[in-house]
Amino acid sequence: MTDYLFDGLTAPQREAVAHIDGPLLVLAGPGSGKTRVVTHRIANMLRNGVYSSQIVALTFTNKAAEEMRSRVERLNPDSTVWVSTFHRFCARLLRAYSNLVGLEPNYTIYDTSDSIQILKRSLQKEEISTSHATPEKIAKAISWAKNNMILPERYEANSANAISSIVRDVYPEYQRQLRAANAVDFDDMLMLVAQMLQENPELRAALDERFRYILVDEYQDTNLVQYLLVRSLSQQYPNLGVTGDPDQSIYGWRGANLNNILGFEKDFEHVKVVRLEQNFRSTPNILTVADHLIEHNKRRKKKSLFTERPAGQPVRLLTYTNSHEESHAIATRIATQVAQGKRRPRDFAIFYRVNALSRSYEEALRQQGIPYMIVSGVEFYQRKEIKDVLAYAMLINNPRDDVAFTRVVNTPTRGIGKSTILKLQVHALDHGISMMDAAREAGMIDSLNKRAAVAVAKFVALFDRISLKINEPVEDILGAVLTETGYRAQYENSDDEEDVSRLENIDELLSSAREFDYQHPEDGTLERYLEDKALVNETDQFDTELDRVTMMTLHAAKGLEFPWVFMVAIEEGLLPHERSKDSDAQLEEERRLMFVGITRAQEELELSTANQRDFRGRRMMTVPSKFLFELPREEMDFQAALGRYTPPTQDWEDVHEIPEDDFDQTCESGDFSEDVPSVPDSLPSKMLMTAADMVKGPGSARPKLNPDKFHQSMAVLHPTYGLGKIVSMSGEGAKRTATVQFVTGEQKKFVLAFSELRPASTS
DNA sequence: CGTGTGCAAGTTTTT
DNA sequence: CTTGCACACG
Repeated sequence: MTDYLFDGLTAPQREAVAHIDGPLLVLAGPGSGKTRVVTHRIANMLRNGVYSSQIVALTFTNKAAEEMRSRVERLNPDSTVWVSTFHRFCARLLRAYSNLVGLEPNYTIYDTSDSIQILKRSLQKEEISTSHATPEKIAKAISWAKNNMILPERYEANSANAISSIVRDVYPEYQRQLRAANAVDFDDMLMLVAQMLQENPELRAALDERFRYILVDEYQDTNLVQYLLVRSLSQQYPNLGVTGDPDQSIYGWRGANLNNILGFEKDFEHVKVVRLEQNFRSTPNILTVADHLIEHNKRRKKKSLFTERPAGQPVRLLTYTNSHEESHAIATRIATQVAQGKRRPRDFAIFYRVNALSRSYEEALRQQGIPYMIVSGVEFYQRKEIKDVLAYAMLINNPRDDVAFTRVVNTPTRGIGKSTILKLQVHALDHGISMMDAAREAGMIDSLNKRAAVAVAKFVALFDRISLKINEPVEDILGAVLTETGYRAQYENSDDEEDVSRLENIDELLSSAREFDYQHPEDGTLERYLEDKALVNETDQFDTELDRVTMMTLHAAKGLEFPWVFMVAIEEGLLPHERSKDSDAQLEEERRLMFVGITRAQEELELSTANQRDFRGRRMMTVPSKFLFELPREEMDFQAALGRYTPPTQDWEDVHEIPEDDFDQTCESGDFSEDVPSVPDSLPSKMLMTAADMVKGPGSARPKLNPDKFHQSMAVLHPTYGLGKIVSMSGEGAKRTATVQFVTGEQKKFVLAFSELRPASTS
């Protein structure tokens, strides 16, 4: 007998699909068919009598939610299973129970930049000096607190940390201003719902009953608030099914807590654990490389990945003399493959650690005439013209929204300048009213001169006129904004290329509004539309259908797969990133990042480094990443692209012994550790110097002895002999020498002050 | 009040 | 090399 829900599945997959009641932990390695298991499991639950209205599946991204929803619907056409992102799920609950946390149902969702505006205002109001902290850093610290469920009144400053005392002072005011504007930031959405559930046991119990079956995707990326949320909804009905992979946790810096998944079995009784270890994506070569690398992490659950796929090409590690050569070689390689008809542009992806690296690959691809797309963080909805138009809509929906008010009151310019806005703001704060209400009283504000008061009054009249349309289709509302305010007119008669593109973007916004109206004939309220816009991200629209080479950061690559992957610039300071090296927890996260990158590749994987890299307008010598020394040499093909670098042929593991460390400490400290006033950041240049530089000092201007940079059994790199390891050292100061055993078999002695020896990795 | 120029700083960023 | 922001000027 065949059963479409179970056929073609492996034994562990079936086990997970068959599980209905009780907590379930699915440890799903990369490419192990996780989404398939989850969707089939939902189908099996429905088949066994669970009502679809009792199931909610939570994801992090819209893309993941969309993918899961469509696959669930394909299996169960009539299902009404709620598949949603955490934030959207909370947005709805917040809408329904807004009064419990001091909000109106038409509350506004502020994005990061809006939140920072409110924060700046709060800092001003509290007269806090920010000389040693940027608003962004303070915002990060507040976000950290919220993700850890620390309410303003319970926040405690850490004396060793300057930022934390600022946070202690400003966080309550920031929160007051958000509430005054009837607004929330992204973190509030989760925190307020968690708080609501904590403070209202009967509501918690009711929702626990309503959402009897909860599924969470990418559980390794959950933070404390999300953990509390799903836990509190799984008390009477502990049917919580989570999937995730500790080895793919790469959002620790955003508050994700690896303990959630590592401790799941302790949090619930009778947890069913299923390990999906068979990989259906990559060749054994690729998998072995990934496996060897991740073995170096201590904080993980051991998995043994395997595949039945046939062996493919060995994974290659290429070392180029400089970054230009690297990008050029990659572009040429792609061009050749495409020209020979072996591959199409969309088969290739280039992954890098930081966005700033994309340019050189972009240029090289353009030179070769290869179509490419960059999946980047610059979002459509962050563009000025889009934010302006949406701010009008937000203000119509929620007139208390002071950020929107400030944004549009003089856009396009109508004679309401900085000082007028400031006076309105002061008046609003003094009287505990919104800026819009202050504007309505403009005539009575003494500090405003007649001309300003008239201009403000005219704006209020304009606003009221447009507001009448609040219940019309969204496209009409936006259309009215564009014409009545003169916003469109200001760009219309311009030859400026930028203005033309702005108009195009505005048209795109209008057509998205039209689409929304069409999709929501019943519930197409402005409120709903704005919620939609607040919670989407441009990369959600990332189109895999286009026949283009994909370029993105390693973070963006998670969840994707490509036949041929290039991972570039695998160098100390970039991967692992310079700022991730103070703790082992961070270092392990960097390693996971590399693991994620490697496991995206289906057939071909090419890792590369360049001895010299042009970055931020500077040319620097580089050091290959320590991670490269953790890969299985015998399985790989090491090619020094132009003969400068030879592969390691001996065991390097002892070279990079990682000291035992207290992970919990570093793991939980969040963003605070890096905010401690630190020594001047001289590491990058030091790290990138040759031995001669180090002993003499940069530019030889100020002789500086630094023999300590080298030590016994350290991995070093020499331009002619390649990679080696220091077997012994002798002498002092400028005469200090090192005996190096090279992987070529040669042994050489160097006077450090004159040698071109440099560290091959920092340990 | 709007625009231009100088200067400092620059990981990653699901919502 | 970019990019964002603060400040000065017209």
